[in-house]
Amino acid sequence: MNQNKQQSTLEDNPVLGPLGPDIHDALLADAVQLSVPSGATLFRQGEEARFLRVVLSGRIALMARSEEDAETVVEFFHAGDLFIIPAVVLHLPYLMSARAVEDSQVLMIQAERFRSLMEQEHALSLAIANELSRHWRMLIRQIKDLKLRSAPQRLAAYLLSLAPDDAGQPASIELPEKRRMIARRLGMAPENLSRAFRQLSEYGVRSNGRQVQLTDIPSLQAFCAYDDLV
Amino acid sequence: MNQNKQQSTLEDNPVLGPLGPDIHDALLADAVQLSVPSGATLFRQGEEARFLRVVLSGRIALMARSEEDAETVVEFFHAGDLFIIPAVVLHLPYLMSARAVEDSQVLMIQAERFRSLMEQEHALSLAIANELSRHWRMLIRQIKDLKLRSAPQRLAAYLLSLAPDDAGQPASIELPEKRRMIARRLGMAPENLSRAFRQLSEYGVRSNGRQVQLTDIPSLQAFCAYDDLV
DNA sequence: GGGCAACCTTGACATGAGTCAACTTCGGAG
DNA sequence: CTCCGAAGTTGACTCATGTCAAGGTTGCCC
Repeated sequence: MNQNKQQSTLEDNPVLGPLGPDIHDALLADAVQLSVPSGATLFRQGEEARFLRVVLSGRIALMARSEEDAETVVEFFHAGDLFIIPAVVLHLPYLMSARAVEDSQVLMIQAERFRSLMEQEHALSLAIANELSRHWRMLIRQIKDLKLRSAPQRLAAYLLSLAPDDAGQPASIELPEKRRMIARRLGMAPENLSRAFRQLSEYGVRSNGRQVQLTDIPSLQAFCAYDDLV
Repeated sequence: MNQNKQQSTLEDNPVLGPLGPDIHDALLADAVQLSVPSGATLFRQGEEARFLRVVLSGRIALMARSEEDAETVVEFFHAGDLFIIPAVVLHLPYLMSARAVEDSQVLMIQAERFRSLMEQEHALSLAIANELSRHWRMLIRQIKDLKLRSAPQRLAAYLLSLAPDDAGQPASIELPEKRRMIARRLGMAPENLSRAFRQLSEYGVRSNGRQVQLTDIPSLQAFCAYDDLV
């Protein structure tokens, strides 16, 4: 845990970057940059939100637990993402825990400072409203996924979301997470993810470790009802 | 559909009310107030977002459809709520359709005007960031619900959310929607909602039409894992 | 007040998905 | 290179939930 005030930390952030060096300096005044090893927990469900987090590198999973037994991944966040904004904005406890799924660098901005800066800086509150709007739509898609699609359809939609937008061209992609984590994000047991992959071989999905080939995008899209409009 | 510029429309709105009459006037300049009969559709998934909507009275359901067959309720919105803010803010098509579930009054604010007003008025962008934060947490709760709880547990949690916060006192509540709609909101078939109600009779739930008595709140809380921290 | 049409409920059944246990594969450490 | 543990796969089974069909209830409109 070491102080780090270099502007470059936020300059290329897609949300905060465009706000300019003055706001960066203010945000970083007493911010802390933290190295988080894979598997480490950043905070737990129920704790008070004392920091806004920005992923500088690596990947963070937001996990929800149901009293000891079951655990699920609500969403992954990657380099450039701000996460748990709502708990910070509303001054409320976290609804989820956060865990690094690979070695990560996380910037922690004091919640109190962030809130007062939002009060002062119009541009910052606009950027946050935009970011929250994007998050909102991510969550809506997940809810639609869970309520309207079967497990294999959810996997198909997930694979399509990883593929480039090449209008139906065959694609070769690499799974960004361990299969167990992907299963939890998609709301199924790891065993069922296996079976879903096997079922999708019928639609041109070939997988070998983390490498996955999608040889027939149109049939995959048809299978999972891909009207989902990004 | 008739022009309506009286300030009183927004004065008592929990989100926009505190912003003051100047902003109200600006928002209402070319806004339209619409009477929507129960069952009518306000807009459909995929359409461009041309208006921000405010529920003045009644209730609106956001519905998602999966090619003709299945349909689900993502969320209900009530008097005072702003909805589909993200589509307006990001200038993107709706991810869902909206339908009135009872006779409603809806205020429609031009999307373009709303966006430019957010650029001008710091207080408005702050209010929107706050509202989006609340929505975000609503959606997170729903995702946790769907991924971690069984159908009867989801019903139990829903009933508890309708009860006053009287620390375990027996409560008498009224279901705000038709059972079919509640079932879709909770992610189950109407038939399963019936069975879930019967199962909850073991935990002190007595229902008669829309009237529901919760006679044993603590056991209900235990049943549905009520660590959910509001 | 009668009748019709939603809506809700109930039972029987089909099926998707979770669980458990065994086996296989992969990757890292020595 | 080999070993070991974690991760992934597979099959058998169970259970929850959806589906279909029938019957019952409610409430509204004439």
